[in-house]
Amino acid sequence: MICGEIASDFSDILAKNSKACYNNFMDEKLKTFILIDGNSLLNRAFYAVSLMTTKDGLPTNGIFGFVKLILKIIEEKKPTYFAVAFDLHAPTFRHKMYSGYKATRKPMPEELVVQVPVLKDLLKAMGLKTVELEGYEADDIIGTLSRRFDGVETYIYTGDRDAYQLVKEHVNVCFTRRGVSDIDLLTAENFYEKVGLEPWQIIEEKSLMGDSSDNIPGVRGIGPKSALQLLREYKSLDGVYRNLNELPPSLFQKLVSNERAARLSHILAKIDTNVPIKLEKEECTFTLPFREEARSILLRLEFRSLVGGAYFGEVSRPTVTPTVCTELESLLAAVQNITSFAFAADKKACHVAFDGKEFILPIRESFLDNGFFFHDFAPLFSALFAEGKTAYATDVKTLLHRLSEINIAPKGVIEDVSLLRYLSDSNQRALTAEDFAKDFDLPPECLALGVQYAYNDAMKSLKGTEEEKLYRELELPLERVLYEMERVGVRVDMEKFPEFSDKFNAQLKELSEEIFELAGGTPFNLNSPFQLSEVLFEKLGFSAQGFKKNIRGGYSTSAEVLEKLAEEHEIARLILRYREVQKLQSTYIDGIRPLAVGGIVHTTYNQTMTTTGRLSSTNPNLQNIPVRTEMGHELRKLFIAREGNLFVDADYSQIELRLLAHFSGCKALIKAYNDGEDIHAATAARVFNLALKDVTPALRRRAKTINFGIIYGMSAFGLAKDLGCSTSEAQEYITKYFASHPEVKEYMDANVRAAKEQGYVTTILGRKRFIPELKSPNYSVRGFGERAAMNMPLQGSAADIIKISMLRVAERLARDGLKTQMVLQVHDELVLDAPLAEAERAAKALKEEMENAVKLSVPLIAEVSTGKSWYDAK
DNA sequence: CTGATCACG
DNA sequence: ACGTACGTGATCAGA
Repeated sequence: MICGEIASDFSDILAKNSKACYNNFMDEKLKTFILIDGNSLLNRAFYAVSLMTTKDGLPTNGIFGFVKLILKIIEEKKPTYFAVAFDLHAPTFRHKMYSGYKATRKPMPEELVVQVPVLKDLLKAMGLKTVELEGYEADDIIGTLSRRFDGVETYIYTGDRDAYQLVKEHVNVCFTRRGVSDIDLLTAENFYEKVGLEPWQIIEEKSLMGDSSDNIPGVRGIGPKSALQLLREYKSLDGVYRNLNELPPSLFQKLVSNERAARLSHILAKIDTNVPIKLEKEECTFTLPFREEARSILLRLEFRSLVGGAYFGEVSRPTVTPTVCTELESLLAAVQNITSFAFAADKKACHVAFDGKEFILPIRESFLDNGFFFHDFAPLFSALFAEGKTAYATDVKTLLHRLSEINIAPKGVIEDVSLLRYLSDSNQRALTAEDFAKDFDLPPECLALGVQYAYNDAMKSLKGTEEEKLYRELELPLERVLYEMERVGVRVDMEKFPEFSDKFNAQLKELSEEIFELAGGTPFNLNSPFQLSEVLFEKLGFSAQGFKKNIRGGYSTSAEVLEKLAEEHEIARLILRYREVQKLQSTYIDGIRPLAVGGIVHTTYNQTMTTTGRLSSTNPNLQNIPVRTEMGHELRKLFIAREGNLFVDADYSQIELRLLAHFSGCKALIKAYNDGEDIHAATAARVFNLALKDVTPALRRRAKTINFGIIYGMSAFGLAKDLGCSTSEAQEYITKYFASHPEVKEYMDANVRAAKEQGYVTTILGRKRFIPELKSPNYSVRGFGERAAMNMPLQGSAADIIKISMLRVAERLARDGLKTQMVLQVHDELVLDAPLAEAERAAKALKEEMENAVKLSVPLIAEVSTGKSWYDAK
């Protein structure tokens, strides 16, 4: 785009004034000088690149965009001289002359402020000249330097239109429009055509029309249109005032009454081209690649994609050209003696890398393509994934499934780089081989080498840490357990689908008819929240006051709102029921039925999705099967044990609350758990100052809600919403809770403090979550970070513990020679599919392994039940 | 492709 | 004076 635009600009020039331009352009002696308005471009880059931060929370998007732009400029213009000018905070002559100067400007967001010094350090490290001078703006410095040197072609890069006034022969302005990639080139030759004025008239224009961003007044009532007209006629501000009498009365009036402001604006608008600054153009040279220090700063900023290449020094890395294999025999021979290799695959090909070389094995999907069918790889893969060889791969669980398609059970070690990266930073989303190739600046088709580099890189920082232990002893072996669970799958009762479906459809039909009747007889799409809100709040005219609005200002029709309406309006009640049935039908019946081929559903557990260490489940999600309402609960009759088997189901009792007791050392909580008390009732007794025997069920429910709130890093507002009480009442409960559980308060504060100091929180096994939000200047983002810091150690430790259980249970079932299989994990619950004869042993094993997974200062309890279906086993 | 909604722990 | 519970995934509507 840039090239196109610049090229077309030059063609204009050539056409118009070919002789002069040709000389300028081709004159070997004319070297290129780049002048950059640092503040202006950083600002543009900041808004053009969406927010990104380093792991520990430093915002970097502006710097990233800025560096990319600099590289592009160097690439295109091949400059000899380069300088970046910055504004300083100190007041300039303009502020002294006019106290309103830039007074209305919004302050830079904090996320940008912190990037300024880092950018300056980086530029210095790159060996690029930075210039700033107290009392002057970047514009003035640029103006001065643009007039100072002979024999150079100068290009000024800025997002500030003021700089237009500097254009003249050999001084050009590259104006960045929205973002930084769209650049408009203004030269002496094309200026008039593009702007409609001469460069010096920019000052005249600004003194007439003012500039709201700098708070320059201009002439009140004169905008761009009239300013342009006046200048066409009278050339300058002076010219306008000399010919006032020719003007229509309205303009005359405006100009006369604002003359002082206009004259002042003229002075403010004029860029000073005589700034007392000492700088010779020789000081603005630089060398490529940039200096070594620049590379280390880039790495600290986590700009791995920028490192390497011609600009930031060759990393000692051989240039790789992958080999596309047309036959497998020679590769098969070549791999016999290797001890390790990297592996990656996408839809198009499998990639194998060893000894620094990458081999691409194209996959064909039909007889028309070139390449191999997946089963052709069997001999090669048998040789590769063999005893004594180590493979480096991503998403090994998927790989295991693919290998099993061609009857290969790998015997060697397979390292999973996705897991390793996830453990080093659970916020990381770039976990695929394509991401790695890009990260390490490899050719995009070098997927396997990317995996190898990512492994080496991750190991450099994880070797010997708790995370490495977590990887080797927990996540990597767990991946095999999950693979097995996915492979085995869960049996479903295929006959029940049509039964549920018919029942639900009949209900939906009946409900929607009743609803349309109540809504005035016209049918509408009940599944559209927008159409529904129109019917409720406009057509039926329900009072919407106090109800939640969504982002676009529309009224929310969430269950929360409908429940309030339902107190008075039958239609809301019906809509709630419609919604419930619709959800069950679409998500659980229509959603799951097609995934149950052969009467078994095979979910996929994602091991690297969550920030806390939990698993997630997709395709279908078996971790959100209904249970809270009776109608929903019924759906669990779909999930049944295999023929002649029973489900053995166990779930941890309040594991997160027990962990809170353990971590905080709260005496009251520990005692309650050790005495086997009803924990919510005990909490109620303390918070409401009652004897345990006087706690009513209603008070117990409130205490239960409070206990949940504690785990989530409770706020009075959130608690109030859940309790349906006022915020001040909720605040009282919180105060009382913390007064009666001072260790819990201390523990929560300590978590937030630690997170702020070290940038992350940890779980019982040392799993880390970085929380960059804590460094945000935005109150609510920071508040979110604080709650996450309080919640993650509890949620994450519970995840650690059930993962230990899963390993132990799998191991124990195998050791005891049982045929029982683990089929489901739902965060604090495990489900086994056990032959009738084994069910009792399996239940005992499950309970023991879950309860003894770790030793806490309170008992860890798993409640077990059995049944033929998931419905019966709870 | 995003937001609204709602299912779970 | 703000806008809030923590962690997920699926479906649908409507740009």
